[in-house]
Parts: sequence; structure tokens; C-alpha cells
Amino acid sequence: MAAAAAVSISTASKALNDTGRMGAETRERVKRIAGEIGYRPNALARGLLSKRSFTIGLLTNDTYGRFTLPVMAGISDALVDHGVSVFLCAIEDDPALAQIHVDAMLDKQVDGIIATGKRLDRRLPVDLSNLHVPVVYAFTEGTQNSVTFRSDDEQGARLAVEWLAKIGRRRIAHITGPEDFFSVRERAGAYHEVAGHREPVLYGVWSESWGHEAVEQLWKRPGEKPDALFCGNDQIARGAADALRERGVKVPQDVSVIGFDNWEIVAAQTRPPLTTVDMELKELGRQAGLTVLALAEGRPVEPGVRKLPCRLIVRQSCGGKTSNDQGNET
Amino acid sequence: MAAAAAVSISTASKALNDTGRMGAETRERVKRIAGEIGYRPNALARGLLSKRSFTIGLLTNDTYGRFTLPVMAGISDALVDHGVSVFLCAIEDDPALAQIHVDAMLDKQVDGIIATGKRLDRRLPVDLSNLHVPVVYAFTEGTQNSVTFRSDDEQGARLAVEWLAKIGRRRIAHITGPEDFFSVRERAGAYHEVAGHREPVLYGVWSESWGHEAVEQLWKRPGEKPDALFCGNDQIARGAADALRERGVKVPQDVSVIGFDNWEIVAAQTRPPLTTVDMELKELGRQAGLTVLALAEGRPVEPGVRKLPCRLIVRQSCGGKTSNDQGNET
DNA sequence: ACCGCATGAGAAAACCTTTTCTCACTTGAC
DNA sequence: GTCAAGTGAGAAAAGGTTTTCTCATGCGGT
Repeated sequence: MAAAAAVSISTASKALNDTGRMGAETRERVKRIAGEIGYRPNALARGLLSKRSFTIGLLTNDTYGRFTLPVMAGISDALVDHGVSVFLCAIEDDPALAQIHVDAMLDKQVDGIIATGKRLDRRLPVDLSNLHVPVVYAFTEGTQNSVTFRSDDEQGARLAVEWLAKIGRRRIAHITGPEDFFSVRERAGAYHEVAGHREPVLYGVWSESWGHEAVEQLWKRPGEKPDALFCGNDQIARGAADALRERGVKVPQDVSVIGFDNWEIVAAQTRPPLTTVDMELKELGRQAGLTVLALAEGRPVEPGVRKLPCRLIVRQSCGGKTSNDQGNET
Repeated sequence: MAAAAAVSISTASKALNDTGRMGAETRERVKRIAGEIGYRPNALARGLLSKRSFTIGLLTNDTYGRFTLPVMAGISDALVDHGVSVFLCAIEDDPALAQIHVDAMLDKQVDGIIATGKRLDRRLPVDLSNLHVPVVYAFTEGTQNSVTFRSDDEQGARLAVEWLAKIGRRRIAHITGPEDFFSVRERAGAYHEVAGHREPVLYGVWSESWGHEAVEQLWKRPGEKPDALFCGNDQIARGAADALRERGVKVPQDVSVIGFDNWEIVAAQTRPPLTTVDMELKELGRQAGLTVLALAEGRPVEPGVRKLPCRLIVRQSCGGKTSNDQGNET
């Protein structure tokens, strides 16, 4: 305690917090000594009094971290300046485990909770709607009157298809994931809006082998082949690009391939590296973090769903612009 | 506070903690009422007194989460039963950011810190050696007299090469990462011990394209070709498998390919799915978690480096055993 | 009938801060 | 010279819990 080192007891607090009345030289002296002995206030004691623990919880059911990590990075990035630390709780779609983690967080008096997942149209297996701390949803389905952040998949899909159109592609096919995913339907909708209904939409699963197989199907059909493939994610795009190469179809000269997600380890390792759509999950996390902080501080936040725009990452799989790898700053 | 609801003040504490003297029926009543009103003790107040926050910090410089996530899962898995929550702090090799996070964790009175990274032979950019809380290192270089957990890469490499030998391969080449990685040298050493020096070791980088290129180099050489490739990680193995397929070399009939890391998104998507070595990072995390807890509770722990054994994951890229995908339980 | 002891339960201190209240002293004004 | 106002700094309470201490009651033993 700085008090012992310096002179008084509660004066130290006032000195360090620049509150209360006191002589300038006293304040200086306390600050100096505190610095010298490396005094740091106990956040537990402080939190006990202020009802703010400067701690939030991040709840996720995305074991793999595919979506959670960028979101987490954004949250941490936004909140570290405010002295807020983040509890990461990975619940594996296990309601009991989820409840344990939520209880542990509440016991520790978190200032708020951010719920995140791997799918926009699914809920976490735990009810967060009547907690006495604010809850923000990020990349997962929220409850009535909650604040939810999500990517604008429609806009992202439009970005992709418009890019293909802009570089001169006319027969754009869409190979994507399971139709029961909301984001799949949204992306397919935007695709139809921009590209029309000339080419089919192939629904499948989120894997390279489906991308591979879909290309087989398309090229086995009689008639003109597509000159571009808009793929539902980077894994499908990679499978498709591989299948095209094996058929002797040149990417991007003969066919443009575009992905979705900008999952670096897939997109950047594909031959050629994938042009793709980035969902800006880090920015999403940043905004979710700032929002939960605002709520914790009692500032009003309008409830509702906030769609954040996606961004096109141009690499080499589409041709067009000859730049080789802009947007590689992550 | 349960006190108001029930009858007394500090008696409640004793009732709920099964300490102190009191009538059995009083104890029961307090417990029942506490349950009814959903009372949960404030961990901040409890921590203030007990000097235990039931909180630990996980510090990592592995932005991608490739290694950190399994380690984190293991830590959380081991500690959730003990009521311990984990602060995840991603520092991007930025010493200033690291210090901020460490200070924030210490302010919040963490019971201990686990440092983890992406490389066994590198330190985190922050000094944790003279903290007043216990520190455990996991998958990163520790300091003198610290407790460090790491994978036994030598044993893992031996596992791989012995498996290749066992299924009848004799000309085993080793394609791996940069020689300045300690784990690369260790794996190469074990490779030489088991396989002898008949085939060269090709050092390169951790990418698919290097695996691809290495195969080109090997197959361009005159003389007999290898009948097996032991690759330094799954990405290299995938690149190698792709290159072999493109050359018309059959995997696993003509050449066995084995990887390292068991990075599912790479290993399971390769054609054919990769037999590989799993570093058991989750188990590593579990042990690191239990160790930091033991230290926090004052139980003695022998300092030193603990090497944890790797495990062979058999898929289809080596042939041999015909099982298609055991070890797919993660 | 009295003393000692066991038993049940509340009072109080401690943990570390922050904040409000109080007090002593100085200074300026009348 | 007295009074009001202002200034510097310490005292005390509060926050929620655990732990130790104290006290009152009732019982058994002599």
C-alpha cells in the first residue's frame, strides 16, 4: 500500500485518482512514490465498490475458432484501451457446460457478455435474455430486443457477383453450402438479383470435395460451360479450382473463381490464390466490444440487428485487375 | 444477500460453506432459501479476502490460434471443474501490448499465468520471470527454473518414420520447414536415427507450395525415387500429395505421405486424407492448467521441461492398415 | 442448587479501494 | 480582533464475503 510508503491513508487514493483537495506537492510526492514502488491498485477491491469489474465474457460454440478468433481479436483490440479483459469460454453446444461458464462469469461480476457462434441463424444453447448484465450477440442469432452484429452477406455476395460481372463474366454459376443456412439463402438471393437466373445454384456441403464434385456436375452437362464460379466459401472454391485445373480448365483465364470468408489458410494456399469476400469479423468484434462497454456504462444503445459490410479481397483467381495480392494486411 | 431472506448475517456464510457450528435445521433452511432466491456469492469479495481470484491468464502470440486454441480448450477443460475462468490475451509479438495485458491481469489478481506461443524455441516478448504469481509455459520457451510443457517432437517423428518402416517403406525422404526451428532439427534428428542417412532432408518453408516444389526436386533427380515422404507439417504434406497426384504417382500405393500436426482442416481435406502426427496440444493444455493451479494453491511442482508424447493418427495417405479414419475423435 | 461446558448463532474484524464527511488551521475581510 | 470562508488532510463508511471471537442459553454432573 502506497499509504505506508508515503504518509497518509486515503489521501493516497485521492492523489492517484486526481480527486479531492490537497497540496500540489503532496499529490506529486504520492504519485512519485507510487511509481517507485510499482504500486498498482487491486482491481478486485476497486470492482467491489464500483460495481464494475472491467471484465467481460466471450461465449462461443465455435470450437474451431474459425469465426471466434477474429471476433475475439477485435473485441480485445477495442477494449484493451479501456482496461477491460476478456474471459473466453468455449462451450461445445453443451447446455450444461454453457450454464457453468455463464454462472462462473456472473459470479465474477462481468460487466457484460458477448455471445458469438459459427452460424448466423442458430442460438447458443443457453438463455442469456434475463441476465442482469448486458448481452451483445455477434455472428449468432440474438433474442428479441437484443443488440446483434452480423455480416451483411447479401452485400458481400453482391460484391462478389458484381466484380465478376465487371471483369466481363456472363455465365456465373453459384456453388454453395446447405440450403438450410440462412447465409446461404441470403447469398443465393443476392446472386440471383445480380446475375439473374441463367445459371443454376448448386447446394451442397461446406467442403473442398463438394466444390470438386460440383465442377464435375457442371462440366458434365451439355451446352455452354460457366465462365465464372461464385463459391459459398473458400473451401468449396478451393475444391472447385482444383477440379478445374485437373480438367485442364485455366483459372482465371478460362474461368474465374471467387470464394467467401477470406480464410487465409485456404484462400492464400489455393492455386491460384483466391479472390474472396472478407466478412470483416475483426471489425465486427470491435463494434460488439464497444457496444457491450457502452451498455455496461449505462449509455443507451438502440436494439436491433446491425449488418456490417463485407469487403472484396482481390487475389488472382478471377483475373481482371492484375494486382497480385492487395488486401493482405491481416 | 441470503441473510435478509433468511434470518442472520454471517451465519449464512457458514451454512453455505458447511463450516462453523449450527443446528442442522438452520443450515438446511439457509441452503434452501439461498437456492430459492438464486443466491450466488460475489467472487470479487470472496477473492479480495481469500487472495484467490479463481482466474488465470493465458498469454499467447499465436494470432492465428493454430496452436493456442487446442491448448486453451485443454486448460479450460481442466479448470472449469475448479471454478477457474481464463483471460485470453493475444499479443502480437508486441512487447508494449504484452505488458499492458500482463499488468491488467495482475491488477485483476490472476492466480497464475500460462504463456503459450507458436514456436517451441522462441520466447514471448515480455518477461514473466519475476512475477509474484506462478507462471507455466506451454509450447513456448520458458525461463530458468520454470515449468515448461512441450510436445516430444523427437518421439513424434520416430512414430511417423517407424510407421512408414513398419508398412514396408524403405526409401523415406524428409521434407520439412526452416532449419532454424528447433522442432525441425529435432524431428530431422529422429528421422535420421530411424531411417538412416540414405535419403536427403529437404529444408524449406511451412507451405504447401514448398511441399509441391520439394517433390519436383526429388523426382527430377536421377535414380530411384523415394517410396515415402515424411513431411514436417500437414501443409507441406498436402502440397507434396498434390504434386505426386499431378505427376501420376499414386498415394498411397506408390508413395506413402505422412504429415505432422494433425491440423484437421488441412489433413482431413487432403486427397487422400493424411496420416499424421498429433501433438496432443489439448492434453498439453490440460496439464499446464492443472500445474498452474497446483502452484497457485502452493503445492510444490518440480521445475523443468516436460515432454508430452505425440500420437499417430492413421488416415489413408500411407496405406498399411486399411482402416479409413480412426483417430477422428477431436 | 450451582458450576462448568457444550452448543447455537450473532458481532466484529479483515481484505483493499473509493468517497464522503469532518476537523483543524490559515487567510482575508470587516 | 473576530468571524467567515477556504484549504489541506485524515477519519470513517461502504462494498460482500469469510473467519474468528464472543455471548447467551440449556444441560449434565456433583
